[in-house]
Amino acid sequence: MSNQMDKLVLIDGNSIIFRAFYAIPPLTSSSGLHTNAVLGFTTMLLRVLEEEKPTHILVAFDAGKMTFRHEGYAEYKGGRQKTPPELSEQFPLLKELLKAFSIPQFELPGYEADDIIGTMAKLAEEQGKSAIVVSGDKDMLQLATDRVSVLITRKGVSEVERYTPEAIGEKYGITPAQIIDLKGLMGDASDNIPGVPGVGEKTALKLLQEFGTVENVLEKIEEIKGKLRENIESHMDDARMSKKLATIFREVPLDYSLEDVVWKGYDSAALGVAMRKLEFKTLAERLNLGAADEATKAESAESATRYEVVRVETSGWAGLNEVLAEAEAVLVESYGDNPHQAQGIGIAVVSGDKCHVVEYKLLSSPEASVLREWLENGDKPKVSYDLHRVELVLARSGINLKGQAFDVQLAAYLLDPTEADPSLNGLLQRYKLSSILPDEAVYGKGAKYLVPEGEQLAKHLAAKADAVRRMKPLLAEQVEQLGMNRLYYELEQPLSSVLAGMEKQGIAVNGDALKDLGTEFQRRIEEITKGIYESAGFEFNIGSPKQLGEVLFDRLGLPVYKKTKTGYSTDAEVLERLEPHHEIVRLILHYRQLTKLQSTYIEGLLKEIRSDSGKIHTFYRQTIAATGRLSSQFPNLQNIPIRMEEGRQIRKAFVPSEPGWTILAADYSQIELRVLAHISGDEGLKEAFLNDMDIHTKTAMDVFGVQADQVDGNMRRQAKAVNFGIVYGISSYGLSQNLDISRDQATAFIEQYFQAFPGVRRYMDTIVEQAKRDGYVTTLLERRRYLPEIRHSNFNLRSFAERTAMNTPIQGTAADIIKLAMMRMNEALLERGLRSRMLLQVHDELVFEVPEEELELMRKLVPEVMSNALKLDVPLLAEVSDGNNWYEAK
DNA sequence: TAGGTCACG
DNA sequence: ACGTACGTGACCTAC
Repeated sequence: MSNQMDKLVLIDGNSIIFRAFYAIPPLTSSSGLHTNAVLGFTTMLLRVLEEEKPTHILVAFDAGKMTFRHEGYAEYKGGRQKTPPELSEQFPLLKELLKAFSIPQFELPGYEADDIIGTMAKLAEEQGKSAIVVSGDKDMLQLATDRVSVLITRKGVSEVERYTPEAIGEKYGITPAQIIDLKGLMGDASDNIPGVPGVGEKTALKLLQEFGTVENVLEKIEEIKGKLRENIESHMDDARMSKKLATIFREVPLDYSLEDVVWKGYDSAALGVAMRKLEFKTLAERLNLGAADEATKAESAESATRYEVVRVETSGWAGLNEVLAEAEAVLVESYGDNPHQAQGIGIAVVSGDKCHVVEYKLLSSPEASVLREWLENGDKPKVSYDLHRVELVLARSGINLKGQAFDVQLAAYLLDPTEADPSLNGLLQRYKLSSILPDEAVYGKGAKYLVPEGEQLAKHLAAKADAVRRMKPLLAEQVEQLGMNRLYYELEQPLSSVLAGMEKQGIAVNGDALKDLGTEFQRRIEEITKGIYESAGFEFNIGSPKQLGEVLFDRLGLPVYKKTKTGYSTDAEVLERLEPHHEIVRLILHYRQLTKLQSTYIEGLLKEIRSDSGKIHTFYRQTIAATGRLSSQFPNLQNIPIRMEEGRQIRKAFVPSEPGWTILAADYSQIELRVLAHISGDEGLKEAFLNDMDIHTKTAMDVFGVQADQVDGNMRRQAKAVNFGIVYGISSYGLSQNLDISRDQATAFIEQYFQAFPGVRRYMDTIVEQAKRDGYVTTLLERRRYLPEIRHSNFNLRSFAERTAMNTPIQGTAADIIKLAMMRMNEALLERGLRSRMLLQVHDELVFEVPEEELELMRKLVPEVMSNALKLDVPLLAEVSDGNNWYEAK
């Protein structure tokens, strides 16, 4: 019997599987079937089942290609890319799985999934029931009523946003019924619905808030002015038709009643079989599904191995030796963001059914020698989490970690470098493994941080070690499948130790020199502050953008060129334009510069100099940048000033750590453009580098069509900006902003450039196409970055992804190359028994300190190693320089 | 804690 | 038509 508490869940099958396909990284079963979209769909489904607890459910699919919508408009959904085969093959898998869930599936030739859902929702409503519509398509919002809510997936399919009529009103200022008017006006590129040209979401919403419906807009057209009116007038029929196309048809002749979609839960045994077939092992386990066949039963028993937590504190050291001999994973826990200062907490080693846990303070006890020796033994492989950090923490306890074999954090970074959550629990969730207690739940956070008593701590560390053990085979397999074995095992993994070595070494910084410079900066700041107060006629906090904005724009009445979310923009670009208007502006610009230098570079760096050694130890993060670059923290030594002379002085404080030694720096010349020449294969660009031409001058010659001797400084400057634009993923808008020229002018420059370098245009087109097809781009070393938004219907998101597709292979390959060079340099120094030390990496530059007797050798060796790091179709040139400090090594 | 700003490649 | 150049981290102010 039905009653008022009944709840229908109506799922838009095509929309969700499509979303899932592009949101979930590629995944194949052992037989080579792609399963990522089915997995994503299933995750979403389980979530909805759990949260909504439906009494009725169905999944609707589109049937065939033609629908009644094509009768009136043949181009409906035209221009769509063909469904990739990797997705097509997943439809049958999904349908089979839904059967196992006992969920009915509806489809009807001539109608789309949303029509079926609209019809069923109407039916439910008529019978006084409530319904939940689940889709990735905002068109569905037109179905929302007091009884029907719409869940739209976000972030792929992992989250949903709930829309009620109120929520739609709040967000868009319109009613659900007006969604079709919205579409009628703005159209929908992904369905090839035209709408009215020149009308986007914003304009459409404005029109609807004023006129209510498309019909009313058309009727009262004389109230609209200008270009907008012209556009609407000449596309009235398009608007009417678009609205019609966007309208969900709610009278689909279905031979079913609500009784046919009653859901009483799934049959565990059937679902278990289906899931194991798809190799969703952990999902099946999580749901506690039975009916495993013998082989998979053994396998799941294996991965669910129970382990006994053995605390050294209570059980003694016996047995540790055996566990170490066959250790499957080790976990070294520490507290604190900066690994050079982090406090050791404990170590857990897991093997078979035992996990031994040692509190960190016992690591120095005589009985722990077996553990210390194991950690230092390169023949004993360490599978762990964040080995880079572990190596630094252990080093401060006098332990020289060796045998770094596999790091789940580093591997996960290669599998998806854009994924934000690097925590162990985050990884477990990402790979659908059963999760553990979050660190925060165990330790608390901030001021409340407290390491719990022995037993509780031991359990947590053991759970983490076990988590690493469970995750390792999964990640190792995916690294291999994605063709990143060499990248991982020969580059990234060993590089983490090279980085740790540089960080432990540190760079000597002359604190007195910094202080002297700071005194001088302070003097200038005070003088300028006075000048600013005098000029304004009163005192205020110059460092507050809010107060500064009020002074400049409200009190002094300067023109407002740009606004931020919260008020006036006062950034350097704006200030530079305001300079001619008022003397105060120049002073403010200089004030900004000096206070930046003072707080970030004088005071900031002084705080980081270790009093015992006089050195600064940065920490390179290897798992942050989406392109494969390193980043530097505590402090950041990759953004020490150089462009302005005043700031460049800071570099004089970076000195050799031993008397008589020299700072030597070498940087790649135009590495990104050389990489572009290589991967695009453009003949002209290659030729330019083969002849070692000044690339910006060469670009100026081609773009402006002049001889070398006719290129003046301004032309070269503009050509340089064009080259930057090319590397960043060119857009005429960006270039016009940068050069302060018109968009037409910028467009002309770009067109000239592409005519001169047709291979580059070909590359840009191909890489975007490829990204659209595959969903990712790669570097020369097969580093991968997914770009799910490249197929997004939102212009901004899509354009951003397209520029990223152009830029990432370039920036990422450059990152690959310098990482290779660092490996080779490290080996070269060791092989030759040199005392010189590699200290810093700044994306295209390496900084060393060199004893006098090695200086001549290093001047040749470093650029040679860097040049030969990777063989390209153009030479890689590295330029070397040295001096008494980093300033002089330029 | 978020947003604005600015230092670098 | 839409409105940004690509990638980072640190500091300050205001919420």
